[in-house]
Amino acid sequence: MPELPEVQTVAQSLIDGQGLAKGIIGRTIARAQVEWPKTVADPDAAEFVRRIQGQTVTGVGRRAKYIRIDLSEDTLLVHLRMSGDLLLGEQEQPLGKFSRAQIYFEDGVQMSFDDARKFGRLWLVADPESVFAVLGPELLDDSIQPAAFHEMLASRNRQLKPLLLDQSFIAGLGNIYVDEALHAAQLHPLAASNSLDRAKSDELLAAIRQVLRDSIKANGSSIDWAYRGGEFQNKFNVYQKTGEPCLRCGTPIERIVVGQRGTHICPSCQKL
DNA sequence: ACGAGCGCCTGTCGGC
DNA sequence: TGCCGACAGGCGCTCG
Repeated sequence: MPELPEVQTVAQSLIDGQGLAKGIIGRTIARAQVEWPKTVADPDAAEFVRRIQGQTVTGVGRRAKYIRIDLSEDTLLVHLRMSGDLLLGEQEQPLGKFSRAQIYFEDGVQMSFDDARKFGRLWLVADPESVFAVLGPELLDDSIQPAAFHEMLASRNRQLKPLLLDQSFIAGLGNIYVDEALHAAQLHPLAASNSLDRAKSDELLAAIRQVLRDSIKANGSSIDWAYRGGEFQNKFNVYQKTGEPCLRCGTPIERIVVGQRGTHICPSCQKL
């Protein structure tokens, strides 16, 4: 589920707090518990629980689709994958059915990692770069200039959609926002990356940034699992709009499969 | 280098 | 009502 805007929204909620629970910056971890050991990618669950105890949260941020929680000694990284969530609560508040790991702070706040499908992962590492090294550039700062983006596309010969989903190419996009961005830029998901001229490449980069910014502004999208009141799902133009008229030309939206992922296009606006 | 297929998991929904 | 397949926001692996 979560792509860059949803991950950003969850990270921000850890800073601001949720409901009655205050944010986590400055809090010290009294203890942690892991219900589903595979949730911890590195180190093993027992070492994770032992090492995290006593560390204090010094900062919270996001890199790609990872939530980054800086601690006094290590960095805690959280990847929500398809169904993960981080929930803050007052201690003694009952855990949800899908809670896979919990962190209990010294002063009554608890943080639960909930994840129905068990794909999400936690890392406790001395250096986050050990995990981040393989990631491509961020999309919302100035780390990609239009000329460089065009060169990145031109130097590969790949289908556009799988390339944009490849986190080592650019970091943060997922299935929803790729479909929305390709529709906005009027590009077919199977178009070859090296077939785009500079103008079209610029249009694509602008569309990606626009859709991400608009979604962050709406607190991301909420589908199946509620997300901080996210409202962007009400602004989808193609994602899960199969059969509905394209807002640009009226042609019914079609669902195809690209790279094993459900893909939504306007067959008139997005010609191959 | 690239793309397809599959595995990891559980829940929901539509069709019969 | 019950069962069964399809599908879901992600990503790592193998294979050709």
